[in-house]
Amino acid sequence: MANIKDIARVAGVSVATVSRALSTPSMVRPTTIERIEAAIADLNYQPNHMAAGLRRQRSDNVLVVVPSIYNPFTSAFVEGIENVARTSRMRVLLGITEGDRDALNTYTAMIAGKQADGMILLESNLPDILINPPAKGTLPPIVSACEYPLDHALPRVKIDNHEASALVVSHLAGLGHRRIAAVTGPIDLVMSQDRLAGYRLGLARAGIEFDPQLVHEGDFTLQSGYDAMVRLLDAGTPFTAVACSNDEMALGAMSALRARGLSVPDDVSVAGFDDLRFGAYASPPLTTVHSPTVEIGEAAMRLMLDALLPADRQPPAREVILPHRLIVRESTARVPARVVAGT
Amino acid sequence: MANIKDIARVAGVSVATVSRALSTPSMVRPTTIERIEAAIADLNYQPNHMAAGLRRQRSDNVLVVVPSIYNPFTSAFVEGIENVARTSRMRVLLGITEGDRDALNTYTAMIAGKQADGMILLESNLPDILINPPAKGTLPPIVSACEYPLDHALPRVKIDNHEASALVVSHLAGLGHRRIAAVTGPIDLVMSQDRLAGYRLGLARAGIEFDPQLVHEGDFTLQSGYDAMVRLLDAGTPFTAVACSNDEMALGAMSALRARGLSVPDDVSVAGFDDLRFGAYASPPLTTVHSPTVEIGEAAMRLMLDALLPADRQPPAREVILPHRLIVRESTARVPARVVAGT
DNA sequence: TTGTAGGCGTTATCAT
DNA sequence: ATGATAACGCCTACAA
Repeated sequence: MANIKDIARVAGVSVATVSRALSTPSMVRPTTIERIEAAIADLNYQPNHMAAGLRRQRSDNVLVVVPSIYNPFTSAFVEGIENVARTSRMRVLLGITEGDRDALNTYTAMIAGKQADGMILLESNLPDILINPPAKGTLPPIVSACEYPLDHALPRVKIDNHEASALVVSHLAGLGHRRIAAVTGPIDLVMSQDRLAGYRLGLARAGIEFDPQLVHEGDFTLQSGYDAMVRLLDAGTPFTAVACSNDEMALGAMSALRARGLSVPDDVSVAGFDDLRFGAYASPPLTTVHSPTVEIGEAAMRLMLDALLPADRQPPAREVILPHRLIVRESTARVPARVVAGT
Repeated sequence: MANIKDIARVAGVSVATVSRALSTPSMVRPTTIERIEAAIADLNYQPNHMAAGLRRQRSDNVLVVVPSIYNPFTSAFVEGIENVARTSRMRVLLGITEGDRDALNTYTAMIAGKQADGMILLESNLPDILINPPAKGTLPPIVSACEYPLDHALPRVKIDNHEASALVVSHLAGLGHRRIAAVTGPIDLVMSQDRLAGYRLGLARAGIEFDPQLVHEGDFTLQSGYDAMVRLLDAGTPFTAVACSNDEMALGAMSALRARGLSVPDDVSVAGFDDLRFGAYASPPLTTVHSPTVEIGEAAMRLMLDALLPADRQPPAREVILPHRLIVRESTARVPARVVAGT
């Protein structure tokens, strides 16, 4: 493979000039640039990124760390990140943890090792370096998305989970529902807590008393939504609607309802959260809150670009909150005359 | 950040010894290793990956190029790749093309630029370097998945789309269906052609004549499945079952059927392809062909690791074909007495 | 506007 | 088992 020296020789200039022609063309005479470009085309030259990176102390890689990418929410998020990375000569390195803390720490170490310049986290766990920040030394650039550490001032992007959840419950209450169940995410996640709190807020606003019997915990998967609905039905506490903390669980819950011979929304209204495309094509189409997931990824990447700016030109770490909106489809309807009591 | 020289100084050895302690510990006396490790812990040393890469001419990155990652099929595939990359000290660099050929060529150039050691393609387009291979010079390591170029001997992994599609049609025919429609993927894709050919094969095996009126093209999205079903219904040609070339389109088709007040499977049987999790929780649960998508990703990454081996120890490029299986759920049933004729 | 040269942090070859 | 040292390919003062 040709290198910059070969180009210099063929174009009859010095390596410095070639380098400048490539990175600061304004500093090089146009005719010289032409000669250099001819040589580059001739020798099929491609700058060695590692050599440049070593010199500049920059890898131009962002590490995106997620528990798993095999679900539509995460992949929409990553798509957003890639969208803006691409326009900034940055690349995304994928890091999957499967929830493993060690893996997360290994990924964090990649920043010190110059494999990546910074890290975007869609994770509930925090790397050790944030939990026990080293006395001296600076922290690596980290942006957190959706799930955020309560006591760290990381740049972060999310939606207003609290109000969004309340919005769903208000919609249900507006339809006449009073017995509204909830299927939450893993309750140790701040995001799940926020959505649960929003559910309670919505209840309160409608003057409905909170009944702990009506809330069941899931883990954001289809199956967990199915299981939660089965538990809800078996418990026998009457309810006419259920607000699920994401669309996957809502779809799982609808599946369980169907398996029990119950109709959505005639017997039970079901609402989700996130607005996955699959929800729109479900039978019946799912009422949900639209979460601008791709945009969340884009915003996260922009925050990362900010964090990567030279220290003097760097804006302060900030929190971006993107707008949500309720999407009413056919899985929610007016409260039925008779009430489902399970089994 | 400390470097190998600092470690050498603190541990009282040469840089060469430190380097060996890290990469070939067997060549270093245990007591020396201890001293070195102490120094590493002391100074919080992290080897600079770019420097090592520059020297070894290896980035340890695989570039995974996909049209978009925002769909369950692709993300399952990428998850598989990451699974095995992680256990081989390799990282996956994500490249999204949105179907753009230029983007694809830009990604390919990254290999020459040492940003990645090779490329795994889940793409219908081929990079120019494969279409017009340079007379001299070797081709970069490329593995292709699912969609493959007919006239190139790239290492590749796929399933037997032909037989798998035929299997679905046989299942439908076994249920008594004779008027079986098809919703295909973009017909310029080899994979779509294979699945369509399999559909015809299944028809032939059941002694059913092929009717071009019953095949409609989609683009693998939910909406395109919906639209294809609408066209099918509006065309008025009677049919009692439809075999869709992927689950997304099948789900979209079911949604259209529902919108027209038709029941699945009472009026029309619907079958998909891929076995997305969402299919299992649809109403009704979707009959489909299981495609081992995560495993396809894993196999692709293993082929890549082979291709990255030193030339002398390199196995010949091969094609891996993974097994599929039919999954019968509730969206297919015996042919109804009356036949749906559309509108 | 262009050239010279030092150094980024490793690995690997060749000695010892 | 260990040490000295020359690359790897580029960028960027500094000089001209």
